[in-house]
Amino acid sequence: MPFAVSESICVIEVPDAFRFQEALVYLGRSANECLYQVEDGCVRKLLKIDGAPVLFELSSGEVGTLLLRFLNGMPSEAQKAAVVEYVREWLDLDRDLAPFYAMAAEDSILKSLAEKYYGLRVIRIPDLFEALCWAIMGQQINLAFAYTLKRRFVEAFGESFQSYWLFPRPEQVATLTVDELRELQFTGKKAEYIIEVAQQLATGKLSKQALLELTPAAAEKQMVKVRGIGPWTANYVRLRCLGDTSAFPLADVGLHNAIKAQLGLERKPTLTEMEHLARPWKNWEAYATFYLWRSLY
DNA sequence: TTCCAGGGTAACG
DNA sequence: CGTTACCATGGA
Repeated sequence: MPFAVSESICVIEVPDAFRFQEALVYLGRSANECLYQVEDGCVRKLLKIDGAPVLFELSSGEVGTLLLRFLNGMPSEAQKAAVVEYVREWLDLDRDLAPFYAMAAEDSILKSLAEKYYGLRVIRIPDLFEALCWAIMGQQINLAFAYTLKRRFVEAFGESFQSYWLFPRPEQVATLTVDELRELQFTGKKAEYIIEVAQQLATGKLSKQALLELTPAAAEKQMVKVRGIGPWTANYVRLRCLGDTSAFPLADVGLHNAIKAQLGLERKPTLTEMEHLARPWKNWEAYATFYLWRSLY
């Protein structure tokens, strides 16, 4: 054997307040997901690093660790480092959740959720273009159909390697026509929005790096300037992509339904009631939202 | 068949 | 400025 198997495995240290099983529940919530595969207690995903496809698998390791296996050949040290960095961001491993749990323990809505789903972390979408597209696709349609749209989009314009898919790049999507997306059953509006967002990213008018250098409020303002990105979408992207724990998609229907169920209400809360309920969540609204979403499935 | 879905825009008072 | 029609289709 020219290579030792152990050389294609990395150990990733995780904090105490992390449960890989909870991440897998979230990642595995749709059988129609096309950007990774969840199976037998592990998740496999394809990334492209410096132009090269890197296929990897995450599974549970010894206590306090995850095992990272590389599935297509031996990775370079740079590739290993890039994947570890990706995973830490994807699973939000570098977040100190102590303040969130301290707050949640005193909150009537969050207390039971924080206990039930202890160790759940926001599953992030590190790629800004993917996060924006996914948010726009999910506007005002049910989640099942949103997954169908994403799959069609990825399989039409993305790149595949060993039956795994990479999300399409903005440079390519920027050149598409509305009709090409309408064929996939995007509405005319969504098609326009996604093409325009792709153009903004391809030309550098919008970038993750630039958004991260702004205050959360300024980042939101910047995003909302773009057609198709309203307050809900901007906050969703702050939550899922920018790692902003104060992001709060106030008008989210799923959030409203989760609170309705949690409090046993006969109707969904009004926006005014939402603002009141969320006051104690200050700076942790994103985690409160994510735990409430979790309670829906 | 009806109603709702992880909203946003543009037109209207 | 706040409100309303419209987008468009799948899923329950």
